[in-house]
Amino acid sequence: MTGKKWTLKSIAAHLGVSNATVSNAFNRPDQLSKQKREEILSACHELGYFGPNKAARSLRKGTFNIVALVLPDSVEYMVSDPVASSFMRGVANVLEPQGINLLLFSGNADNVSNVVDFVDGFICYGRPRNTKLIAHLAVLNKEVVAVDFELNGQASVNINNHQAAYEVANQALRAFTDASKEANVAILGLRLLDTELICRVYDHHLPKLNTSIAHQRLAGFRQALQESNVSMSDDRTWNIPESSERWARIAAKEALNVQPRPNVLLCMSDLIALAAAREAQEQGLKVPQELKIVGFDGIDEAQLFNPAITTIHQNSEAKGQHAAELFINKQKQQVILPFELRMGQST
Amino acid sequence: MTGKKWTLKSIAAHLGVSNATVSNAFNRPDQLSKQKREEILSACHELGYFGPNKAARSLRKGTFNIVALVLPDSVEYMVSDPVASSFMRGVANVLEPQGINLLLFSGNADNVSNVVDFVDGFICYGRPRNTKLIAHLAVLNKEVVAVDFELNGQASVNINNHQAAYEVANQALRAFTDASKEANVAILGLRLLDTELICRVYDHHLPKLNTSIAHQRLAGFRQALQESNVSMSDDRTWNIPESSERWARIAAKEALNVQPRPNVLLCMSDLIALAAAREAQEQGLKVPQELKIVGFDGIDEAQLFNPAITTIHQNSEAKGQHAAELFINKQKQQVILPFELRMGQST
DNA sequence: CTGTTAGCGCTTTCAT
DNA sequence: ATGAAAGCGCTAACAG
Repeated sequence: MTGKKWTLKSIAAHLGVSNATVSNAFNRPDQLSKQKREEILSACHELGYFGPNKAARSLRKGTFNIVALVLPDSVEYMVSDPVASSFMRGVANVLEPQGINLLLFSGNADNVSNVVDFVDGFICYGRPRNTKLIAHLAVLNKEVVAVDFELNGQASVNINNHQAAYEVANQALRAFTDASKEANVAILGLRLLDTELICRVYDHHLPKLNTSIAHQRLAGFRQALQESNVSMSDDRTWNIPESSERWARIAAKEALNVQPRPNVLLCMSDLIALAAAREAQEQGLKVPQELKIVGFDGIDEAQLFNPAITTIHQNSEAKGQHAAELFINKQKQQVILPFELRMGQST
Repeated sequence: MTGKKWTLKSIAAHLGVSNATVSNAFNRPDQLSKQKREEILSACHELGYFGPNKAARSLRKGTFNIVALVLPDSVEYMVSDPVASSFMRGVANVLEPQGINLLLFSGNADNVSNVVDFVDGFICYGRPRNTKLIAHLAVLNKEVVAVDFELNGQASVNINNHQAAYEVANQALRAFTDASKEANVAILGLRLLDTELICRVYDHHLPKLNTSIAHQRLAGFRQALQESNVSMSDDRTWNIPESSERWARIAAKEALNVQPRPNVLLCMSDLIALAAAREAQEQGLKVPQELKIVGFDGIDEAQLFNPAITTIHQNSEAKGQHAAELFINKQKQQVILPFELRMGQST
């Protein structure tokens, strides 16, 4: 019994007032007497008219109360990753009370044409995989907040990945500073290359100039190695295309089977570090005695693991909140958030 | 250099053709010569016109290529829960290739007015917490797919929660069938009451008629108890308002401190079971020797835990896929999906 | 305080 | 194959 489908016009006619009056009753209380307003509102409620059609209003006003959350990858990937989920939580926490809704959008798309006309703007969580999409975002006349990367002068939220990687790597190398033991390092990298493959990352594979967080972290790791006088040949770095248990396991298996066997594993995410630790334990290796492992992100599961993973904790939820606030306030700032070195028993 | 903002009309004028022709070039290739079409399309590309404004088109056509995913609770909760995330993944997997985007919507809202005019319909994952919202959904002229509950004749996807709970409870009670030992059972329930509180669920608290999955599971547990001749007083069932480690811990602590101390813990989610197992182990209790624990859902983390949690595995991703397919095909079916009893070492 | 009216940008008959 | 025009439902400027 949903009955008649009301429009502002038909309601106005039915009530014997002009449509502007009905519109005002809903949108501009100061434009009509309190009494008349209540009268109209309750009549509408009675009749089952829930207010002006939002699509039409948006077409007219150009605002939508919807923001697109652009994910680095497919939607599928996003919700599998606890770090990404925390970020989303932070965003939602700020946006929901404002009556702003979140539209999920895949970073694999070529452009945002499908949604651009429905949203007030974009929050991009991580550099979208599809470079065409990045170009498209850059030329839009819509607001954009970039997270974990920079987009030509738009608002952004980042941490200092280089410094963070440097610090956590130093923790892993602590035991080797007196040169009584030799550090054999391997790096399990996340999205160092633009490929779906698990493979080693030789120096000549690396693009000349790349400011992605993976490369910043790699640079941080390398600085730490250098300062500790630890050398590492360029066949001991792996690319993992996605932060998942399965893929990380495979890469960890490869890494733990090279000679000389690594006794230090620098991982670019906690999920990877966890997978590596599990693999090591299954192979009978003692962590941290025979193998030191560090992660990156600071997810709960890695803290509950035995041994707890030494890692860089970043507050993803706060990141999401910041991004949402920049969006709401239309601030074109570049924000750098703090991180925290979190000691575990894995080093 | 985003420059002029084109509209279909201005583009048409610029190109010296009518606006219908431009519209047809984008939407109805059969309405004009191939040559003219290509001409127009490439000219538009050149000029930076990405096609007809989607909001205006939607206003005109009444379709949006957006579906709202209604979450049981806040968006925040959704993305914290691995089961919910899997579901979302399934949905996204089906919708993304169709060019349909997902709008996240909180089940705490009073109504869907804010988004109803932007979407083709709703997929509701779990009965929304706000009952007003349910009522509103029921009277809309939009497509709705209900998951894990029923909504007056709309399409739905469910599993047989009663039967599943019955089977997993039987596993927990196996060891007690010969009556040599007495089973002291406690139940850690998820959302048995409509409250934010962790509290015991006395019989007189329970609504007369409630078909929510929590109540179906409770009924299943009780049937198993009854058939095994295990009695349980009504002060040994807890309500946990949300499937999270923190809250489950608190409830588990309460439950493990009652007399006689439980040796069987029936939990309504794996997250709860995990928290309970951790609590038990910290208290020095041996699982399963001194305490048997079962969960519900089948998340990875519970399988990796030591001991692996005996649970009901349900394929959340498949659930999401089914829901999305029902939506796309506009089928008003009630689908019941299978589940699988998964034996761990926690019983 | 209320009513009239011109669009927002598009799709779709209906003529031509 | 193309063009003119109506209208999707609404808001805001303006006149009364």
